[in-house]
Amino acid sequence: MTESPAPPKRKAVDEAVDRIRAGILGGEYRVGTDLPGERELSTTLGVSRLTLRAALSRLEAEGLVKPVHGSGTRVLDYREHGGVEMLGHMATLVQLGGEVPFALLADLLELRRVVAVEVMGIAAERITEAELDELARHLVYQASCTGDAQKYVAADIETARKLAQATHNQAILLLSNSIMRVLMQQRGMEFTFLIDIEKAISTYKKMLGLLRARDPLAARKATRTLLARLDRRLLERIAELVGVPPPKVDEGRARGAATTTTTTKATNGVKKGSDGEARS
Amino acid sequence: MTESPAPPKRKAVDEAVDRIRAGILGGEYRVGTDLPGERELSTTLGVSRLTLRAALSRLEAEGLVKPVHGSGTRVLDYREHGGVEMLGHMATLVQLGGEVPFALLADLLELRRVVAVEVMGIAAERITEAELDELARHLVYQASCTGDAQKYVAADIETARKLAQATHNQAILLLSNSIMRVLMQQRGMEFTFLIDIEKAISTYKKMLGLLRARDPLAARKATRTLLARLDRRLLERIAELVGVPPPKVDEGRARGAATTTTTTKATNGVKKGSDGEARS
DNA sequence: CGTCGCCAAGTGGTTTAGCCAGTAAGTGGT
DNA sequence: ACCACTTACTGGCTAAACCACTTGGCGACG
Repeated sequence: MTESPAPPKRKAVDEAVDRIRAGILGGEYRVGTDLPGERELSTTLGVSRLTLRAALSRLEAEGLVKPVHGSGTRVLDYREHGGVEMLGHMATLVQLGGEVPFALLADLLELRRVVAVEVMGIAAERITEAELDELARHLVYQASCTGDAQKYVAADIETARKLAQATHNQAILLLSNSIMRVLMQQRGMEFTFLIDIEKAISTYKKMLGLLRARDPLAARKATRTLLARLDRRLLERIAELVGVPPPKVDEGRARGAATTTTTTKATNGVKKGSDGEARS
Repeated sequence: MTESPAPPKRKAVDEAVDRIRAGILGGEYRVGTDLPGERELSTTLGVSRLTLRAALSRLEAEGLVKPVHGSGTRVLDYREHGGVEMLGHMATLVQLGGEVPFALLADLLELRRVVAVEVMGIAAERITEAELDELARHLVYQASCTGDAQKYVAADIETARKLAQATHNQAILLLSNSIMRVLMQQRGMEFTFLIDIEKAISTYKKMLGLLRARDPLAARKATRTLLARLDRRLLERIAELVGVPPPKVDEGRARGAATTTTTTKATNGVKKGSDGEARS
């Protein structure tokens, strides 16, 4: 009962998009080949050709697929054409396979850290007094939300948002949106934020102080070490909760291309059918 | 003749997407309100309701719009829900208005710089010998392409790609994709890369040396200053070419929200109809 | 008089059937 | 052997229609 918040009513087109994307990311539809014809694929997925087309339209926008008029719909290499948002889908797929997307999560956290470090550095130069005050005020509010997970997470997002905004750089703000969206998409990310609340909030307060000091270099350096510690603890903690061994992330990263979606059992493509076919 | 490579045949759904998105980004459809009904909007845009729906489906995926079943299609705030890819569309809109999207371009370059700095830092720790060799080989090739703009740009992208790959972090790789895509989307970005070829290539070579040294801190620091110089020169150069004054970017950035799409003449919303309506 | 329940109109969601426009490969000619 | 044409696919798009859901008003009931 408590575990079905939104699964009952999904739109058919979303379903179709997810299934096709899963087929591509999972290697069922190999890069460089053509998808089945629209008429065939639509019956396969059990939707009308038109909703199938709407789905394909979205996949095209995501850079996963490129329809060629009289010919067919080619499958593109998401590692070349995919954007950040693809990360969420990749991680979700791994999760659906029953695993915790450790490698991806680690990568994602590293990216967030990198961005956060620079956000702090830039914000330390450009943040206004008004924004500083507002941020301080909001931090107090966030600290008061530790009882309500829902509210705390929302407040935490808002904090990240305000920080990004303080850079006065729209590109960074939008990027921050993207990253947060991907992170939020992960199941179990709620407790992500609930693990080290005390530490997190005290970290935020230190950061605020760094911004006040308006010392970009110090802000960057401090943020880097602070967040690194936080993220490391987070990964360890998740590892504990799931009961699996690998808190060691820096080691497993092989040559890049192969490390993609899986480390699962079988059937999960990506690993095998990649480079050979793609280039030719 | 030489200036119409792909404009003749665009798909109707793409056209619809662009027009609606322009309407939203331009403030014609205000945040928080509902879009016109699908039946009405489809006739307005001169497409069938079905292609209109495909378009809406994409806009939904972009986070610009949220259809509510029996009710209507609400316009969301792209500053909250939009991702990185939105940057390209925003800049394109400004360009269509006849202006050069200076502020956005500056923001975008800063973002790229930030990412590049960290890419270098991380790559300096994790790049393999094989990747180093491959990178060196590719740089030689790129240097040989200075005659052919098309090929040079392609090679330059590939260089960025290889660097991102050297981080062995998929999130960063995909982010790099996103950024490159947005940059490429800009008209006139071809000559972006053609302006300081000598400088650019010598910069790359220095970077390669830094990677070889495997000194993350030095790599970061050097990359930061090198790229900052390069980007500054680029903006100045564009300013010259277009004949407008503002190479001074750090100054004009006001409180954030308002600086969005425009600085154009009139009719261009965003500036006015924002916060008041959005929250309430 | 207030409130509840029902019904009708409008919305997005989806389907069926069909036509148009490209591509590619087979098939005939030369 | 080569070239043009035909044909049988492909995706692109439209039309009309129905379903599912929300909303708001209207009327019956308490």
